[in-house]
Formats: sequence, structure tokens, C-alpha cells
Amino acid sequence: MARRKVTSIDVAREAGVSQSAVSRAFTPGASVAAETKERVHKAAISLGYRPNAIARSLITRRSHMIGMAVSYLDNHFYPELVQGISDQCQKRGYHVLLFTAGEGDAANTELQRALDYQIDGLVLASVSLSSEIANRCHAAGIPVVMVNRVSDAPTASKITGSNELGGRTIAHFLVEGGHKRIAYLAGIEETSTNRDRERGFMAGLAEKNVTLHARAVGNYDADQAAKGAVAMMQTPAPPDAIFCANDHMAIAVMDALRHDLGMRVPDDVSIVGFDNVGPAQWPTYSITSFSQPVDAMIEATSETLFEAIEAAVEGEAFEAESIELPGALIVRGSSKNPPGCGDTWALSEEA
Amino acid sequence: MARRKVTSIDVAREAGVSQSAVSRAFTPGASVAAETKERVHKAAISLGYRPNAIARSLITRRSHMIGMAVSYLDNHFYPELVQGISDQCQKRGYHVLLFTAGEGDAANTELQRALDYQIDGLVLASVSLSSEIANRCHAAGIPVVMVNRVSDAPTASKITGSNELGGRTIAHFLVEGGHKRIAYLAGIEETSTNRDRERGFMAGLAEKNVTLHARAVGNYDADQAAKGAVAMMQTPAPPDAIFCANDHMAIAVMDALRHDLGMRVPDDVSIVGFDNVGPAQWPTYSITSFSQPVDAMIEATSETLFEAIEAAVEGEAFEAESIELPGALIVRGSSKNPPGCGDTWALSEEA
DNA sequence: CTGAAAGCGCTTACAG
DNA sequence: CTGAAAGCGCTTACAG
Repeated sequence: MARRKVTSIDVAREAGVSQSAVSRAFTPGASVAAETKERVHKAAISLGYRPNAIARSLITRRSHMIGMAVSYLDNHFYPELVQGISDQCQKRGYHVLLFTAGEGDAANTELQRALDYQIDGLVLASVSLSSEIANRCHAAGIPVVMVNRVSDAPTASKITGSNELGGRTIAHFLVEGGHKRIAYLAGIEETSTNRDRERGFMAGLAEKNVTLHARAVGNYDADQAAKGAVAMMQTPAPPDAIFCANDHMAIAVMDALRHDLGMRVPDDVSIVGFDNVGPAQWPTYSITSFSQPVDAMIEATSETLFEAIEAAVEGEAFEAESIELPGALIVRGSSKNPPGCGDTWALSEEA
Repeated sequence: MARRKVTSIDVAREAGVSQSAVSRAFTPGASVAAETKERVHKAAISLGYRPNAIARSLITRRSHMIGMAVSYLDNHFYPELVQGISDQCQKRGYHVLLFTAGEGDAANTELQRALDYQIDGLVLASVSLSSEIANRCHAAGIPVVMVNRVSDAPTASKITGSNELGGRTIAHFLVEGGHKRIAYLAGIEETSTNRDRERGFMAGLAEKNVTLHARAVGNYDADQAAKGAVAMMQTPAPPDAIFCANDHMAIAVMDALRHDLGMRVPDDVSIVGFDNVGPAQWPTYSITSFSQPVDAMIEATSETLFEAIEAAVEGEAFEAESIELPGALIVRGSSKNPPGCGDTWALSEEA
């Protein structure tokens, strides 16, 4: 077992060139004679040499690593995001250093460690950022992109779906669908997704002169969502429609209502979700849901991130961007729908 | 925007000590006076200093990064694995460098890059490894652990569920449940999971003197699985039971049979899956499934990995381990069950 | 307990 | 095009 690793000096000796020449042979665009390059590569292969990316990072001050913080991998939306962003990074020669963290202090500690690793950029997938860390990143010239979560950190870029418009659209959709007792099942109260979706929803109801009939909190958790929905349905005047703040909860709610309460969806109650996640599309659930354009979000995240990284490398300042990507209400079988409604539904022009 | 990063030399100057003292103040267990340490920490905080993990790695030859290669994040089994292993790593001060790769050449290229980053260990979640890379890892003293996938690389450790026993158990279960036309829906043919589950299944049928009635290939893909199952059901003598090589396919199959063919499960056909993944437990599916103990697999993977890393650090040789973790057939509503069957079902002693 | 010095494995001006 | 040399930001014997 070769304990000692093969270095560029070993290769230089083998190839009969200087150590600098070895380095150049592995640096795209460096000035080396074709013949030298070939000789070095041959020697490298025979010795099993590969450049040490750590040593390279130290001197180039670019690690080619992107920190990515995630939580809630059980919501299918996030694995998709992680895989997509990782693929995009690899395509550009970058790699994802993963940080799994909930909210709060532990997350901050982990994020701090991400910085210790000299990451070139940071992606936060639905994890919020303390302003202290945001400032540190900014000071260190490390671009930060928040996906599906907004904070007031002014230096971080933000990529989101149309949460507020989505909530508002769903409100109109349910009212025009003839529902009289409309309820909201909230996600985690502190998150921007919940805040924005609920704000839009409430605004939409107000525009229709409808007041919210009931409200429960599911905290984006399947069990809590099911409990909350069941409790609402067991009141004297149960809702005839529930807007669940995401599909992950909507699925749990449908299961609970059907199997624990023997109810029928949408005959007894309409269910609308948010995200348009894979399982929501499964025929068993067929959930009417406002879509988040995952692929576009992945694309926008990578674009924003790598543009900022390039700018940082050039020594230019980069502006934080806030991009809201359009979604649409995908109409399926879990809701009673307005008359003449097609596969999708949008606010009418004058609304 | 502070372009230049704060280094230990800056802190040394601020604190009025040597650069070595700064280093010691950040090295647990190093010999520093308490007062010096405190002075250094104070200076570090005032300057916003944090040790550069890259520079540290270069000299300690330990990156504290674990490479982790995954694919198929749409099968819910893998996000769980990724999150669990990442959590375990972080708990020990390590971090996961993620590699998303399918099979084949691209995967090998990416794995090679993982090595360039001087990872301290490599976890392959359902990704197979070319023997060339395996040898490189071994030569470099980097332990490799394969989870839920086996290859013939003799130097890699392997953590799996009981795939063969699971297949065999399901065969007996279906025969004793009175099924006469038993089919198999295969995953990806080349994978060890498919090979082992099918081998056990065929052996189990043979023990019962039953021959396989039909076979289709779903490649662990929802669409292909649905098509394959529908095709089998539309033959003159359709199966009365299908063992799907994983739950991901079993779910797609149930949806297709129910919604496209209007069939009832298990009245018209029994469905059995493998993995006991979250959605399989949802009441809508309630799939009888042989469980893979995800938590135990995460635990075993981390144990094996970090023991080997410790051994490597001590300069000891580490033995590749092969651990097969027990699972059980969880009986739910998607199958007709043998008489007197409880919540779980196992081969009888004499079988 | 502390500092000066060597060195981890590279990249990159600088001369030639 | 090529080599000798400096240096990236640390850790760690070695003396004291």
C-alpha cells in the first residue's frame, strides 16, 4: 500500500523535466511544448499521478467547491434541487460540499464551517441565513444564493417561485369554484414561503370579499398537517376547501381525510397544494397545485451563482439579484373547479 | 469589501504573539497557556479570522471531507441515506463532498475528481465502482464503503440489506398466500440489488416447486415499471401477483393498474415491493414490502467508514467488511396473505 | 509554554 | 518554451 502520495516532483523526475513543467502540463492553456506535455502525461500515468486539488486551491484561492445547505430532504422538492444544482456545478468543474442543517444555531455553526473550507459560493436551499454569516460571506467575496427562501440579507441573491401570486390565484380559484368555507393550512410560520403564500392568499380572499373560515398549522410536516386538517374537519362547520401551503402536506392531508375520516376529495372537501411535486401528480392524489418551476429555479440559481463568482474573480462587484420565476395553477382532480376551467387556471386580466 | 482574507499572521500581530501561537490556539489539545489562547481568540474575533481548512488539510493530509457518490435521488431511499450519512459525518467533524453521477464513464470521471480533492473516505450509494478507481483508492489509503450495491472490488466494504433472503421470503409468502401466476418486475439488470433479489426470489419459488409465470423489466424507473406491469396484465393469462424489485416501481405499478386498467389491489392482483420506503407506507398504497433498515445502514456505513479512516491514520491496514443487515417482510394491504399472517412474516424454521 | 523555521504540493511571475 | 524561486496559509518537530 503506497502510503506516500505521488507528487509533481516525482513526475518531473520521471519525465526529466522541472516541477514547473509538470504543473504546466496539467494547466489548460499554459505555455508548454506539445512534446513536453505528452512526456509529462505519460510519466504521470505510469506513476498514477493526479494533481492535488487542495494544494492548487491554496495558491489559486479558488476551491471550485460550492457550499450547499439543505434541510427537509423528505420533501421531494429538495432532492430534485440538490441533484440539479450539483449537476450544473459538475458541468462547470465545480463540486458541492453538502451541509445538512435544520434551522437555528446548528445551521449557523455548519455554515461557518462551510466558509472555513474556502468555498467559492454558497447555495442555501430553503435554509435561512443569519445576517452575521451573510456579512462574513460578503466580506470574503463569496456570493450567496438563496433558493426558495428569502431573508432580508441585502447581499444575498434570491431565487423563488411566485409564492404570493400563487396564494392569490388559489384564493380566487377556490372562491370562483363555489367554496364557502375556505381554510388555510400553514407551513412553518417563520419561513418566507409560508408568509408569502399566506399573504397572497389572504389578499385574494379579501379581493373577493371572503373571510378565512379556519386556519391550522402543519409546519410543513406530514403528521402535523394530517392532525391539523383532521381537527378542522371535525368542527361543527368544517371547511369545504383547504389550501395546504405545500404538496408534501396536501398529500398527508388527503391520506388522512380519506382513510381516517372516510371522506371523499373533492366531493366532501377540495384540497389545493403548492409546488407541483412528483407525488402530487400521481393519479391517486391528482392534486391541484400551484407549480414551482424546479428546472428554471436550478437554472437561475446556477446562472446567478456563477456570474457572481466570475465577477468576484475579476475583482468586480456583483449585485445581488432577486428573481421570481413564474408558476401556474395546475388544475387536477382534488378540487371543485370554476366553470369552464381548463388544465391550468390564471387570474383574469382585470383581477 | 475586504478582498484579502485575514490570516493567522494578522491575528498574531494583533495579539502580539507568534504565528505558531495562533495556530496552537486553534488546535484542540495543543500546548498553549490559557491566557495566550484567550488573547488569540479575542484578536481573531475582532479581525473576523477563521483558520483556513484548505491550508490545514494540505499539511495534515486530512481533508475531513468524505466523497459521496449518488444517483437516482428520485427514489426516496437515497435522499434519506444522503441526509443520514451527512449528519453522521458532520457529527464527527467531517463533511460530504457530493458527486451526482449515473453509471458508466461519467461516473468514473467524477469519482476520479473526488480523489483529486484528497477525500478521506468514499461512500458509494448505489453507484458501482470501476476496479481501476477501487485500486487507486486502496493505493492511496482511502477507505471505500458501498451502500446498497455490491461489486467485486475486494478492497471495498459493503453494506446491504438482506436482498437475497428478502426475495426468497417474498416467494414463499406469495405461494403460501395462494397465488398461482407469480410474476417478477425487474430493476436494472446489472445491479447487485436486482440480481440478489431475483436470485432469492427464484430460489424461493423453486423450493416451493413453482415456476415463474411472467417477467418484465422496469429498470427501477416509474414509467418503465408501469408499462411493463400493464403489458403483463394484458396478456391472456395475467399474473395474480407481482413482486416489484423496489417500492419506487411498486407505487407506479399500483397507480397504473388502478387508474389505467381499473383494477383492484389485491383483489385482482397482489403487489409486493422492496425497501419499505415512506410512500409505500402511505395508506393509499399500503404496500407489503421487505424492509431495508435505512437507519441501521447509515449507522453501519459511518461506523465502517470511520473505523477504516482511523486505521488509515494510524498507519494500520484496514480490512474491507461486508455487512448484511436484516430486514423483514412488512405485511400490508396490497397483497393476499397466507392464513394466520400478522404484521410481519418470516420463513418458517424448517424452510 | 513559546518562537523561528521547515515544509505540505502546488501555481506563477521572472529571467533566460 | 523552460527552470529556479517565491509563496499560498497553515502545522509541527526542534530548541529554548
